[in-house]
Amino acid sequence: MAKLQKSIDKRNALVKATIELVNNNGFHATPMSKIAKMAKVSPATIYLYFENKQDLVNQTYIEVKAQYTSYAFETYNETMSVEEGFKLIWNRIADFKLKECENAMFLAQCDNTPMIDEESRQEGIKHLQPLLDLWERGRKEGIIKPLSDYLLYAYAINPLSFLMIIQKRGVFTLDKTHLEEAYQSAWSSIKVCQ
Amino acid sequence: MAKLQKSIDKRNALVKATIELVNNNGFHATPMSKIAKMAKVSPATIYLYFENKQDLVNQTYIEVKAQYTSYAFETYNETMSVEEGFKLIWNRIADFKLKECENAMFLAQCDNTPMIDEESRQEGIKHLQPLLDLWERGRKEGIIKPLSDYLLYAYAINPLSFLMIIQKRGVFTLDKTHLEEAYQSAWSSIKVCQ
DNA sequence: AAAAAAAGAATGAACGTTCATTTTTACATA
DNA sequence: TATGTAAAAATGAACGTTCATTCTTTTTTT
Repeated sequence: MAKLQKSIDKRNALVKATIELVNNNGFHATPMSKIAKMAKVSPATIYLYFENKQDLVNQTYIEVKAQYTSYAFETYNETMSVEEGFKLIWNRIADFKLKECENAMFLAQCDNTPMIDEESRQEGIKHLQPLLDLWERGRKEGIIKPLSDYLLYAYAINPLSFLMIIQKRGVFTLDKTHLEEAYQSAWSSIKVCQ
Repeated sequence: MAKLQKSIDKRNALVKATIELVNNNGFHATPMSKIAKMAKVSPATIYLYFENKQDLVNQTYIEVKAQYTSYAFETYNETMSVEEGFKLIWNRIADFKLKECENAMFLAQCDNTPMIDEESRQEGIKHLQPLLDLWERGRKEGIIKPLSDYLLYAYAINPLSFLMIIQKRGVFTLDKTHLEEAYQSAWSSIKVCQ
């Protein structure tokens, strides 16, 4: 039970500092010493909570990914119609990416670089199951195009990542109108026409 | 004229090695010494062609981006209809991402991390102008939805990046059928209905 | 007062870059 | 064509710094 006694606050501070620093500098350009400093902790203390730097970033990734999907599906349930369900999930994801912008950026970076272990990556993918189930149902009902899960994901959900990154760079800003339009694009791209 | 005498082959080898190593290990985990070794050159030689490591990766980014867009627009001309033009460009981009998979991966990593200077990023964006012009024309003709350029890009073109990355991970493989379906999704998401 | 947690300082390896030197190239002269 | 030479290009080794991790000691908790 030793581990339970350790302050969970310190662990959280470390994870938070990791996200912020990796967002701004990238994984290998954020020294453990800086993470420690931002979390107001000694570098040596990090090693009480994590095996090493790789473990720290892996765990952070899995944690943020879990947070992301749990937020996405929180208000969804399987009795909804496919269209309703998709709209709800899509909007929750958009919400998350706007409100938890730092977390979303971190996930995008992890997903596009070799900084995460293959094992942790697989772990992160599992959480998407409810969405895959919804699509399966949609295809059976003839509402969603009979495409592979990844194609659906690429056209319906993933563009949001790109928009958030562009937004972060200050090239343009997303507002409510954009989001409604983006949702319409997403839905057009995966629904069966007519 | 001194610079012109330097072997262009060495420079190319350095750029190529950078792409491969950064793809596999990330920017900060690829030492100059390894880049030099892969390019069959002394570490010191790199500094005859590039100011420093940052300059090397910036120049590599701009070069690959230019290559990408030049390939994308090579066979396009403004006398084509909007729908034809879009289909052509979309397919050229898909081609590039399949054939020049390493290069495409490298761009995705650059675009999702802080590893590239802001200035070089801006430089890279400029090359997309022909696509923006096509969309402008499409909007005027009432064929393309009246959305912002980045929204159009996010739903029409960017999903391809995601698909290539998933493909690279071995989670699924893209074939000709997928590409045709993906194109249909892309077009559905940006064309005016009816 | 024993055990757990935390700290700062220390360690050794790895890195980007530079330095001193050697090798190659370009070209003028014979 | 052959030879000499100065500049350019290329090199391997070395330098100083930074970093992840560990070690020893101190502080906190039970």
